[in-house]
Parts: sequence; structure tokens; C-alpha cells
Amino acid sequence: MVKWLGETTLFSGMADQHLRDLSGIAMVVSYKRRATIFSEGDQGNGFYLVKEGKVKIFMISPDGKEQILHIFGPGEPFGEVPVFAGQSFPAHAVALETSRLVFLPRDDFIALVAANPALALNLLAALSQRLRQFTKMIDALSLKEVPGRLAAHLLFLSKKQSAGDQLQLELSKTQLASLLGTIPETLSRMLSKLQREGFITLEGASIAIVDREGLEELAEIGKF
Amino acid sequence: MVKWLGETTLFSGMADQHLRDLSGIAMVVSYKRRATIFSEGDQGNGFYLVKEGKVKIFMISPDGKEQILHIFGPGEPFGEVPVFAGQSFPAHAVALETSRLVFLPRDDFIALVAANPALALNLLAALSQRLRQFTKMIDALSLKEVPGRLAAHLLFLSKKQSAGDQLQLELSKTQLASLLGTIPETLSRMLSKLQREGFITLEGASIAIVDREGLEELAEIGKF
DNA sequence: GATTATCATTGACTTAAGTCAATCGGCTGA
DNA sequence: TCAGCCGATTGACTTAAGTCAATGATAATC
Repeated sequence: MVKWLGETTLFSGMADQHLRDLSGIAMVVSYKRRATIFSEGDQGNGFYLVKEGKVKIFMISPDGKEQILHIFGPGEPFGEVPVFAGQSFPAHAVALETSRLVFLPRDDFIALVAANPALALNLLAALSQRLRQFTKMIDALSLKEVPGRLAAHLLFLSKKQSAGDQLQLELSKTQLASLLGTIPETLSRMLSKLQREGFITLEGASIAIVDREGLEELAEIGKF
Repeated sequence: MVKWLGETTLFSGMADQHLRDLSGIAMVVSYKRRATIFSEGDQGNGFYLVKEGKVKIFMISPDGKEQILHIFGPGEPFGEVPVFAGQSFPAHAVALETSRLVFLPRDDFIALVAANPALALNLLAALSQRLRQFTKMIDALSLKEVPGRLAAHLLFLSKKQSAGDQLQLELSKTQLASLLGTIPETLSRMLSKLQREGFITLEGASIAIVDREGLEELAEIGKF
């Protein structure tokens, strides 16, 4: 566990003693696929790191439409907001796959932060990074149309997977639609349109980028 | 300056010595109305506190549409993201009024954070709070329609101004539209509609809430 | 291995909100 | 004082994207 903690972004570069302290307060918990980890408004008495599996953070409207904020995988922390501000979670979390999580209880953790400036700086970096992502998401939702958001996401996946012009959608189309702030029907139409107009070729969840420059322009301008 | 710093949320509850240290690295800078403080992509070598005046943080699309992220007034910090993560600003900042700002240079400030856990915890609280706000904004943009966002904003102003059912829009209608992710024409129509349907009465920038329950439901459901 | 669910796709239609254009009023500055 | 601008409002129109519905295609479960 100490070794694993030291390999996460959040705790990288920390002294062994501090990692052992963290390990001392950590608890491993498991959630089955589709299980709720927490809901919006719940008291937050600590936060989580994904050890194995995949977790979805999302909001839901009264009539059931969902907006995904994040998909987190191994090594990534989530649920920190109520640890430091207010107390309730601002969104919902469910396991997308059967997952093992590391839970870090609030009060013990804050004591460690107070005693360890490097940890505090790592946390500040993590939250700042998250703010940057949210800024991009607000920009996309407000100033770009669906094809632009989709193009940006494809370029993001291509970069992340570093497999040249070949990439895999890592989510079901329904989940991807929810991440992009739209619905499956619209996503389906837009993928077809990108293919029809020669930006990509598409078979199932596998996509090949044909016109990277065009996609980049589309992501930038935000519309056809 | 030391006294003023101690009264900001970010530095409240801190020891005098630490406030003096902060004061030692702080510089006061002035910006005229409409002056640019920084632009998206600029290197961030420090962050700011509003001493007097009002600052707008926003993004802009290639064809000139603007989305406001925040309006900050006296005592509020902005521009922290590149201090802790990456290096460039994710958005633009301009002075809405002639303003005096306190600038805190990155490297000196980080040294103080590393030496002062209370400061680190205050910062973590501030960034967490900002994440909570962004979560609400994403929720609003993605899952609520314009009338719902407007209703939520009116209720927010009413609470903030604590003047019963009477409230003032603190921005021009154009700026308010940009904050709500819409355009002035649409905002104008929606304000008329809220009045026509008996939720509010409206004269210029003064609004009286007539049906608070109705507004709350509208803000919750997100649409008529 | 059969039977449900769930997911993806397509077509026809509706609708919220944006665009374009015109008007009015109030400030601002020469 | 007056010309010129910016902000707000309203009307007519367009459009991106959502809704509803039907069909196939998987995939999950007993």
C-alpha cells in the first residue's frame, strides 16, 4: 500500500514516513458495478482514491438527465471538496465497474496535511488542475456546439492513448453523450456526420482520425 | 495592509507574523475600467486579491461570444490556478471598474504556504469552494434552461443582498446574460416572461420577488 | 441457450434559444 | 448643445439539438 500510494500523482515525491502515515489511516473499500459511492448532499467524512476500476462523478436533473463531470480511473482521487469546504458532496459518484477504492478519513487526513507542506502543495496542484478542467468544460458547454465538443474529446483521447490516429472510445456512447452534455441520439448523428464529412472513420468504439487538422479547427471554432 | 489582509476570507485566522510576511511580498497595482489584467494563456507569476473595485473572469469564443465565470469584488482572490498547476491562466481577467488589486508573486507565496499549514488549509478551502461553484455552473448550463438559471440567480442575489424580496441586478443586462450563458435578447425576453407570469416585478435593475416559491421551483426544475 | 434488458441508430417532428434588424432612450464627450 | 454610441427591448426568422417512436443489435441473466 505504501508503495502504491507513492505512485499516485497526489502523493508522489513524498517521504516514506509520510506515506506510511497515510497508509495508516487508509481503508480499502469495494463497490460493485453500478453501486453508489455517495450522492449529492451526503455528508463527506473523507475522500477516495481509485485503486482498481472506474468511477463516474455526475449530476442529475429532476427529470433524469445526467451530466458526467469526471470519469476517474486507477490512481486518481475524488470526493475531496467536502474535506476542505462545506461538508456535503456537490455531485454523485457511482462505480462504473466493480472497483476497489482507498478511503481517507477527513479528520486524520487534515492532521497529516497540516503537518506536511509537500502534501498540501500536491493537493493544491490537484484542485487547481481540476479547476482548469472545469473551466474547459464550461467553455465547451457554453461556447461550443456538440460537434466541436466531440472533436475536442476525440483529440483528447488520441493524445491520451498515443496510438497515432487510431483511438478507442473508452465509454459507451450513452455515457460519452452524458460526458459531452448531450444525448445518445445527437452523439450518434454527429459521429455519422464527422465520418460523412471525412474527418474520421468509425466502426463501433474504434475510430481512426483521417483529417486531424480539420478536427482541430472544429474543436477550436466549436461549430461547422 | 496587514489588517486588511487579515480580514479577507483567504487569510482570516492567521497569526500576525504570517500576515506581516504576506504583506512583505504584496504589491498594490491599479487598473482602469476595462483594462486587461491578464489573458488566457498568459504566464501566471502570481495571483491577485481585489482591494477595491470589481473584476470579471471570462472566456471568449473565436466569434466573440463571452462566458463570464466569476465577478470578484473586494476581499476575493483570483488567478490562483497557475500558481499551483501548470503555469498559464485558463481564462481572461478585466477590470469592470477602476480597481486596486493586491498582487502576490508566485515563488514568494509558495514559500509562505510551505511554511504555514493554516494558510495551506485556507487555500484548499478556497479552491474547493470554487470547485463547488463550478459544479453548480456546469449543472445549470447543461441541465437547466435559461429561465431556471435566471431564477436561481435572482434567488442568489436576494439572499446575498438580504433585503427581503427586493433586489438589484448588480450588472448590466448584457453582462448578466454573459454570466448566465445566454445573450441580452434572450435575457430580456425571459425577464419579461417572469414578470408576465407573476414571479417578479421589474423596473430597470430593481426587481421585487412576488412568488418566491414559484421561483424556487423554477430554479429547481430548470424549466417552465 | 433462450429471454430479457440495454444500447445504438435512424426518421419525423418540436422547441428553446440564437441571429438579424429596427427602434428607443440615455449618456458621453467634442 | 448636439451628434454619436452603447444598452435594452421587441419582432420576425432560423437553427441546433432535444423528444418521441420504431427497429436492430448486443449483451446480460436466469
